[in-house]
Amino acid sequence: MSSENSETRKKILETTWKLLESGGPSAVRMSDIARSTGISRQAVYLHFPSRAELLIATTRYLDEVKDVDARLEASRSAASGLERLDAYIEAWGNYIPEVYGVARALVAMQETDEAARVAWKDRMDAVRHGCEAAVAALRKDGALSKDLTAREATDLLASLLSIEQWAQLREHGGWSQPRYITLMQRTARLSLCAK
Amino acid sequence: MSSENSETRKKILETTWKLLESGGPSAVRMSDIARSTGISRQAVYLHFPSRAELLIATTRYLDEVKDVDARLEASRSAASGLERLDAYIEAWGNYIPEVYGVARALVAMQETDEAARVAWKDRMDAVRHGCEAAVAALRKDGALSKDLTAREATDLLASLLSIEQWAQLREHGGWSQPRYITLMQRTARLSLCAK
DNA sequence: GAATTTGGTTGACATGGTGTAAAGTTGACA
DNA sequence: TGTCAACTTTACACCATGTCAACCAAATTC
Repeated sequence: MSSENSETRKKILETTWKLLESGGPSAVRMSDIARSTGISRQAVYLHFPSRAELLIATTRYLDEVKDVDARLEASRSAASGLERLDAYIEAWGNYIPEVYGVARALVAMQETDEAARVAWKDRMDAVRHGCEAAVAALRKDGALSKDLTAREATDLLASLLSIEQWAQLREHGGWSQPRYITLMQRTARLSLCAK
Repeated sequence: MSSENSETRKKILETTWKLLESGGPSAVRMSDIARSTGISRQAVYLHFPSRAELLIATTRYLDEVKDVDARLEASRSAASGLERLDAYIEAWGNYIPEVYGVARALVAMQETDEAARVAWKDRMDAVRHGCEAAVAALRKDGALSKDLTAREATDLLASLLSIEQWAQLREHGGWSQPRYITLMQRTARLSLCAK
């Protein structure tokens, strides 16, 4: 599968990302990626065993380039549970648009490809984990609503912050990104916190 | 495309529905549908021009058989806006599980098929319309939160009640159906209504 | 009773995407 | 000079959708 840090490999990942990002309605095919990268279709398979693996590698590449970890880290240092919740929503919410194109392609592959399913689940588990931590912080402050178990609060928050939700509100609803952040923070606060 | 009310046509729709409902991870192919119906693959094309059209027809068939309209109608007669909101969430929320299999297949086709995209959009617009009415009822009571425009409240409610959201909470979160309804009613109330 | 229509059947085939395989090219490096 | 790695070209297997054509049998109609 060639060296992990090949120049071409990186170019393929970049191209894949760009193509998915500028995602028209048509699917991005292996041949599209190859052509845009300026190599043969076969050469793509020299670096990635399948389309699913390429998509998965692209999400990982993005996480690395965009440094998700550092960005989500910020929320951990918040003083109160409530601030932490706000910070987390802001950090994650602002990360979504940067990976949406790739995420969408990965979701589309879920039905047909097991590896894609697992990769997507892993990703969502990571978000869920962040939500869990935010809920735990709320709870520690005694700010968590009595109507919900910690588990339920986590589930609710995670689904509120899901990429599908973001897409629907931004694309169909036409919400601006700042408005999305504001209203999500508001909704989360109202539905998770004790009055 | 043969007569609209053929016996075989109905059998195909029933089979498609059953197969999608019992949806394992594998996609339901035209040949699967044909075999399960007990006819040849070609015969399916005698009734439906394409897989997308078959899926679309299946959703329509379900709407008819399950009588969505009547079920959603119930919420219209509610006395207050709040009751109406609750009733709508209950009616729609309990309809979701009955159409989920088909909905999922239709969503999966969105990326590749224009007709599927339009069909899905129509469906979602119908839900949105119901949400709009519920929000209008709230507003008339003066119960709508001042933080949200009617438009925003509608968007928020529609995305809260989206099928993806339901799937995530039920499948990943493991929420029971009654719990889903209860917590969605609670979340909607808290995030849409004035205090 | 013969002809036609309806709703199927079988089999072959085009199309379009993924993924595999094999042989050839090119440039760097030892 | 030889070898290795990255890439190219060409060909092909596989699989799902959708099309086409010829044929068949039962019911309907003239």
